[in-house]
Amino acid sequence: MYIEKTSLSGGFFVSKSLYLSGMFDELKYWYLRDHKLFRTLSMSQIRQLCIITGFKKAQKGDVIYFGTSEMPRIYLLKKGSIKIVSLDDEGNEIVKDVIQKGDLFGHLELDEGDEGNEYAKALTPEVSICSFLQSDFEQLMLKHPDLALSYTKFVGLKMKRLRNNYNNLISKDAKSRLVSFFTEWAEREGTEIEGRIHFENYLTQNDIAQIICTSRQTAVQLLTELENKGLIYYSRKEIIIENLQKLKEI
Amino acid sequence: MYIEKTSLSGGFFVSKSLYLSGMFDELKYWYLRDHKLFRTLSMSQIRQLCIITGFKKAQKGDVIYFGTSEMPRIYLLKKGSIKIVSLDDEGNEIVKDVIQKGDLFGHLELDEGDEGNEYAKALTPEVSICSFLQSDFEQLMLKHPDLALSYTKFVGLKMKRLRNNYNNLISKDAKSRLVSFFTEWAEREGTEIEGRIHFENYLTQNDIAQIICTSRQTAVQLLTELENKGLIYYSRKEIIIENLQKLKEI
DNA sequence: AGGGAAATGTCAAGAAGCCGACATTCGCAC
DNA sequence: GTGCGAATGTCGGCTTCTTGACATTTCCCT
Repeated sequence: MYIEKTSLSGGFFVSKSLYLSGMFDELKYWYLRDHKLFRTLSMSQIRQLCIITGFKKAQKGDVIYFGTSEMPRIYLLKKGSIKIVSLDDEGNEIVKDVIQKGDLFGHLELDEGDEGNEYAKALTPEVSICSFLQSDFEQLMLKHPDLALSYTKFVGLKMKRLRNNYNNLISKDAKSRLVSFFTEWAEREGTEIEGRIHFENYLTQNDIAQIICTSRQTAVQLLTELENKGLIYYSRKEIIIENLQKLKEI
Repeated sequence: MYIEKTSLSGGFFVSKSLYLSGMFDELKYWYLRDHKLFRTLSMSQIRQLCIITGFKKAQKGDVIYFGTSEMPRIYLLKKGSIKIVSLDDEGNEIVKDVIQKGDLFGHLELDEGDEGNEYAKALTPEVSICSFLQSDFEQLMLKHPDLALSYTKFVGLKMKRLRNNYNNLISKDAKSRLVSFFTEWAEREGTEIEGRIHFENYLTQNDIAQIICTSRQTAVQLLTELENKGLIYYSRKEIIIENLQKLKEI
């Protein structure tokens, strides 16, 4: 369905159908209703968030700032994948996180801390993001305790993942980390074709290296090793896991 | 103030003064009111938690199980310090976390996941812990959205610390990690005497090594190095930071 | 007091991974 | 197409840290 867009103040775009065809299209447009966090909310509650919501589209490589001096926001990635990066002393990009479609990011901790020089970068050709103010979200949580509880569990889940990464970093070597990263990636986005698992590769080797916390050279070495053993196929466009079982056994 | 204790069903102890001198002593006893998370609660709300609250005392080296098949609980460390450990394949203790007085621990993520073979161990001569059921806490949050909000921010803060550790592990070497661990420890528990910062050492070198994610041997080497440079004094009982400024400059 | 376990120190060999350097390939803009 | 910059491969030396082995000290229990 094509939705004509109208420019509003603030540089964001909202659906024209918002004014024409009522709430249903509005919800479809903002995608909040789709997220399980917001299922318990009434339409009017969602609209309360939506009113002050921003919407953005971006293309591959585009930079989406969000750690700036503006009001802290929470973002929902509706389509595509992005990476959160910050700059080190030499000005190199440090990959902090990779966000998938449907995931929240931004000021999830609801604190005042400025993640100063952090910004997001689009990884896929088309990316759409919608966002709302942290303060508005807090107000809504105060009115909706079950939302607050769901959100707390959601943040808890995030923390669990982080802790898992931390434990991997401590106890496993680079090869194991690469393997678990690939298997998780495959489970998340892969499609099985004749026993093989295919998924699009929107990351550079540098990104992959940083995610598994090693140098690019080591990552390449491991990639070619896995490829030589016939466990994976790797290219810029696509990754294929030839034998998931054997890969996990390493 | 000495409080006589009475054994109740469940093996826990509650203050006899609970029945005698009213709520004020009750609150003092359970220490929940002291925690900033619970400041916004009414006394009856706190009592609702307290009713199903457990209380435990332990001595140095004592093991406090909490990852077992029981109902998931949230714990508040009222006095002393403890470490959260799990066992690896060879049965060695892996230090997961060190909990300070006033801190919460346990099933903070409010999920169902069992941290299977995890347990807590007392680090200081006297440790007191009180706890409540996760489910009761959730019920209370549903009635008190502002509590839920505070708790979310609290979990967020925990996550931020973990992320900080993660970043240190990625970008810094063992020496820097040891130094920042010591400076943080000093800020948290140290007392300044004539320009030096003293604090009690309730950790073994093995514990310290695991916290900064290195081997014991490396940790010892770094400790003696720092000591030879006159930056710190290290013993089993006490640690003294001779020159905080120079230590940070490393 | 004394015996044993745990904790602390020390050393050296070896592994894992980092880093710089370089060649090659790919993709995009002109 | 052509050129340029980014991304991809590859190599080898070098640093950091791990690992095992051992001696010594301290603490705690009886």
